This record gives sequence, C-alpha cells and structure tokens, in this order.
Amino acid sequence: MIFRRQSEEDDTIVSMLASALRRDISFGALLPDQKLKIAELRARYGGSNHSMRETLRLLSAEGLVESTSQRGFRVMSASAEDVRDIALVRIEIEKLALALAFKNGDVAWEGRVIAAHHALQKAEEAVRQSADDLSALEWDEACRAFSAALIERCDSPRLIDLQLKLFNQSSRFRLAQLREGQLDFASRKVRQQALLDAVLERDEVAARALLQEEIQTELRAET
Amino acid sequence: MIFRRQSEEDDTIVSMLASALRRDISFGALLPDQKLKIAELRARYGGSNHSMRETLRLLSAEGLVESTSQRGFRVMSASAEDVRDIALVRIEIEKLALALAFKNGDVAWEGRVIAAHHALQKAEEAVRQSADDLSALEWDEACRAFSAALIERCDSPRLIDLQLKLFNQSSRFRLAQLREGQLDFASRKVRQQALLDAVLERDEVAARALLQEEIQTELRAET
DNA sequence: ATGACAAAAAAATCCAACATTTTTCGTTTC
DNA sequence: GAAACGAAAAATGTTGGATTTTTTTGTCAT
Repeated sequence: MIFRRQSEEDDTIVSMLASALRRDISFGALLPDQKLKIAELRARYGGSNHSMRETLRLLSAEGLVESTSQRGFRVMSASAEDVRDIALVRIEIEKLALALAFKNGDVAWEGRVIAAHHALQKAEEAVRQSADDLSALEWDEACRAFSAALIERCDSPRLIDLQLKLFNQSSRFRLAQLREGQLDFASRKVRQQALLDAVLERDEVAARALLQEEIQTELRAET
Repeated sequence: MIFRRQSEEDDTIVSMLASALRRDISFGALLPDQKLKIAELRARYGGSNHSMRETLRLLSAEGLVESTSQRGFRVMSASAEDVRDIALVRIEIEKLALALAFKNGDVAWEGRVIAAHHALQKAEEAVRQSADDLSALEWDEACRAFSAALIERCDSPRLIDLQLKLFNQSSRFRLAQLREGQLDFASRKVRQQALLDAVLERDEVAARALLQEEIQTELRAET
C-alpha cells in the first residue's frame, strides 16, 4: 500500500483513495480534463479495480471528477465557466448558511469561530513565508476549517455538506493562486479580521458582503 | 435480469439499478432507515456485488441513501428534521435558479415551460381520478419536468444538478401526501397557473412566493 | 484525404473467495 | 432477572481474475 491513513475518517480503502485523489486534484498533480484510467490509477495509488471505481464514483458525486457513461472518468474541467458557476453557488450557499448560523449560534460557536480564525492566521503567515506543499496543505485545511466553523451552526446537514463539496471544488483555484503568488495576504488578513468582527457583532449585511468578497477573490476567473 | 431499460440514460447496470432503487425509495417500497443489505438487494434487483455497491454509493451521493463506514447502507431517514432541511435548501436553490432563469430565459424557454405546465396539468388530472402506481409515477415525472423546465435556463449546471437531487429527495413526501389524499388539487392548479403567469410576466416577487408556497405545501412536516 | 474495417484498448460487469468488522445470541456471573 | 462476556454467525469491505461490450486506434483500399 502506497499511502497511510490521513485522518480519522479514513478507515476504508475507498476513503483513503478518495483523500489521495482529492489532494492530487486540488494540487494540480492531476490536471483538469485529464483522463482517469482505472489501470493507471491503480498502478499509482493502489487498490483494486472495484475500489478504484467506487472511489471515482464518489469523487464524481463531489464534483471533482466527471463521469461519462461507457467512457470512464476524467478530472473535472476547470474552465472560466466552471469557476463562475462554483462561485455563484458557493456564494449563495454560504451566505444563506451564515445567516442561519447568526440565528442559532451561541457563545460556544463564537469560540470555535475565533479559534478557527486564529489557526487560519497562523497558517496564512506560514504559507506566506514558505509556500512548500506541506504548509500549503495545512493552509488549505485551515481555510476549510474556518469556512466550516462559520456555518457550522446553520444546523442544516445538507447546507454543511454542500458547502464542503463546493469548497473542495474551489481548492484547485485557491491553490493555483497561491502558487502563482496572486494572493494579497495583507488584504486577506484585513478582510478575515473584518469578517470575524462582523460575525461576533452579528452584522449580517457586512458579513455577507465580506464573505462574498472573500469567495470572489479566491475564485476570480483568470484566463 | 429482473428489469429492463427505463429511460435513455439507463445504459449501464448501475444506472438501471439506481433507477429501480430510486423509484422504490420514492414509493415507499423501501422504508426510511431500513437496512440495505447487499445480498438481499442483489436477490431482489439483480446485479453483482460490485454493481450494487456502486449503485448504493451513487444513491448515497444523491441523498437517498445513508452510508456508514463498516456498517453498510440504509435508506435515508425521513424525520421532521429531514423534511425541514430539504425544504429549506430546496426553496433557496429554486428561488435563486428561477431568478437567474428570468434573466437568461428567452421565448423558446417560455415555450418549454408552458409545455411542461400543460403536461403537468394533464398528469394532475389523471392522478386525481385514479391514483394507481402508474399514474403516480407519471405525475411524479411531470412534477419533476415542470420544476426542471422552470430553472433550466439558470445556465448553472451545478444549480440544475442540485435541484434534481433535492427534488428526488422530496418525492417520498410528495407521493406520501398523494397516497394519503392530502393533496388539494384545486388549489394546486390555481397556484401552478399563477406561477406560470408570473414566470411569463417575469414577476419575480410573485414567482418566488408561489414557488416557495408550492415547495412548502409539498414538504410540510406531517407528524 | 476519406471511409470502411479490423485490431487494440478500456470500461463495465461478474464470480468466487478472503479478511475484517459488526451483530447476534447463548452462557455465565452477580 | 439483569448485566457482562465471548464465541458464532452475519455482513461489510476488499481482492484478483475472467468475460462481455463499447470505444478508440490504426491500417488499408478507394
């Protein structure tokens, strides 16, 4: 076996394969529209015929992989249209979920948001100085955790699930911007602080605007 | 093989199995929280170990089936919380998509909406008189087609996909109301006509309200 | 070039079996 | 009788290899 467990939830081969593939798609090791042949993937990641197909089926549902009947799987395309679409849906979902979290969130929730924000700041600082793969991975995870914490208390399992999937679809673009040095860490820091403040003050208008701005800058169509 | 092709897209065993299972979950032949044992399902629907697992993985992604690591699959629960959650997300998604369709929709789109509305009226009339399984199936399909037509021109593949999944999650409840004679066909007809009119006049406020009402009555928590 | 046709590749499926985990159930103990 | 325990049974997750079908590729004649 090539890999080992990456997190608590990786208790089956399929979920381990899924983690590995997710990471490689996010980091661009597997390129958009690239054909994903079962045999090649097995050689690279291990797992059986069956497990690999199940994994691709899973990633396909997550929007990271495209499947065409009788023609197998390929990495989800990453056209300007795709970026636009992901941004559109993600903005609406997160705005909605945040508004709900404003209603339901208590002090404990605020604490978790603050903690996630703090961890994110550390990760941004680390990745700003040396953008190696490891710190990039940790930075990506910190972004995910902060986003997740924000909407955690929307108390809607489906919204939470959706947000996660859309976030994962966004990761490719966020990491690409990091690689190409297109991230303005200074303004990100200001914006994230402002967002945190808005959340703690339950300033819905400001929070929605900042959230939208955050997503839009991460997902601005480059081409 | 127990079944035959049910639609154009059913060109693989997995997609046929998925159709059959989707139908049986919607119609209540498979009950909420019921354990889905691979062996039993194979005996009932055919297909190999592999195909059945892949199918369940697929339905799991669609929100019709729950999967727990090392503990297999079960039919997605149908608690009042679930109904509430589905309604919440579906309302927001469809409202958003409809607003976008208002921007992008042209005459051809309006034509398809009118056609879908017409077909729906026929199906409602048919199912009102004799609610056998066949007409119920056709009615369900007409509802789906009408909803899909409304948002078709939002031009967002992800929104369209989401709407379909949420609609499929709703079908169980809609069909249950039909079975229990809780549907007010008269007011449905009025509302659907009003919705059509609002769409043709691009009356966004009215359309959003009617759409929300339609979904809420279909998904009102019973218990 | 172009189209027809054969060969190769890949996808989709199935079967049979094995390892691991969960569940069940009967026994023992308090 | 109820709780704790552990062995047996069941179910899940996984594998390898074989088979069928579909798509892709390469070749040849027109």
